[in-house]
Amino acid sequence: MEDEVDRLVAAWRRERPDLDVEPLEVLSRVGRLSRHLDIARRSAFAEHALEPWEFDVLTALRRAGAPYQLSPGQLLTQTLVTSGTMTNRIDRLAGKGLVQRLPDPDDRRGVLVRLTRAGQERADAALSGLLDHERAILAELSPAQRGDLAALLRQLVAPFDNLAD
Amino acid sequence: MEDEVDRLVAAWRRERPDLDVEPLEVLSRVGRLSRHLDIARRSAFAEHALEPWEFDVLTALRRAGAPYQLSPGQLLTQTLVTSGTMTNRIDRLAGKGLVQRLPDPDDRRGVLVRLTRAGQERADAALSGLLDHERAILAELSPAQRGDLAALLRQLVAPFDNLAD
DNA sequence: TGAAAGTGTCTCGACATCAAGATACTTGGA
DNA sequence: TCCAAGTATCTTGATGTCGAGACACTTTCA
Repeated sequence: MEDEVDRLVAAWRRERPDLDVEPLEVLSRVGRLSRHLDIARRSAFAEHALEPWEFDVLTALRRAGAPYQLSPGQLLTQTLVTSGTMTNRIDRLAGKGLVQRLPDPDDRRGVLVRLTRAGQERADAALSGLLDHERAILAELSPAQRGDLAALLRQLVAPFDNLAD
Repeated sequence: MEDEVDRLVAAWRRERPDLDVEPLEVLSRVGRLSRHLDIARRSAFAEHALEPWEFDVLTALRRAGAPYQLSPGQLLTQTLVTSGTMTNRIDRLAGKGLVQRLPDPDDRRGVLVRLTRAGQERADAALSGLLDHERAILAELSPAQRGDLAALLRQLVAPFDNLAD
């Protein structure tokens, strides 16, 4: 089946036949799919009264394992946002009682962000919902295709992730 | 090579062994790769003094072919933003002399947005630069792998793109 | 030990986005 | 012809993000 990127690439070949636009076949699709997924995630989380950014922070803490705490700096590298943004997020999550800020006993500049019981429950519920939703989207592909796709994407992402971030 | 998503999936399997987190292998990678690409695009466009959103609008017009004009509504469907956002973007691009607004001769509610000569030159230059940059990123994959990846992504995106947007 | 460089977090102002609603025009049918 | 519904764009107010810089503390090394 055709998609918007097929139309986009065809248009470029017509308008700029001098250029090699093959990279768009992959990277424009990544961008557009991500945009669609953001929109879909937003509605999936609405059932749990969570914004996508709240989910991102809560689940990063949940994944860390007991006692479910990380520094703001560790949260930055996982969520790819800036420090000002993270401060703001932590403030709001703390205001809703989903996380709490604790002083870092080993470094007096530092802070630890810890998931509360309520935060953990919300994160767990929202994750199940998200996975159900995503499974439906991926039903377009066979299990083997999903494996191939994951492996190809890993090859592209790995250089970014393993750079000195 | 390992990436952040491998670590993320391993963490979930440890913390929530009851869940099937396989969907994350694909969709989390799409999200993270898109985020990295946004950051890389931003620096690629800086050479041409363009923001990513400016590039998106200008190239949509450029792709339309002579006389390089589209309605705001057509621009909406291509860029996946809301109408308020598009009004704002057109205002700013018009202020910089890269596009101009013309009344639609066939529908007095409507407006046509037309690329200026300066806008066309900026769009063309930025596109070449972007493609060079993206080719470097995709050099991780063989030509055959790039083709496979494009095809798999198309299968996932097509249902979204062909839905009644 | 002391100073310089490094690190971790937060503050602040600018700005792009969204959602909802307002406005103006067009279309289809009674 | 006229009205109701539909469509295209813009306006407004709230909000989240970024970037740069401030501040406090830690580390390194002479």
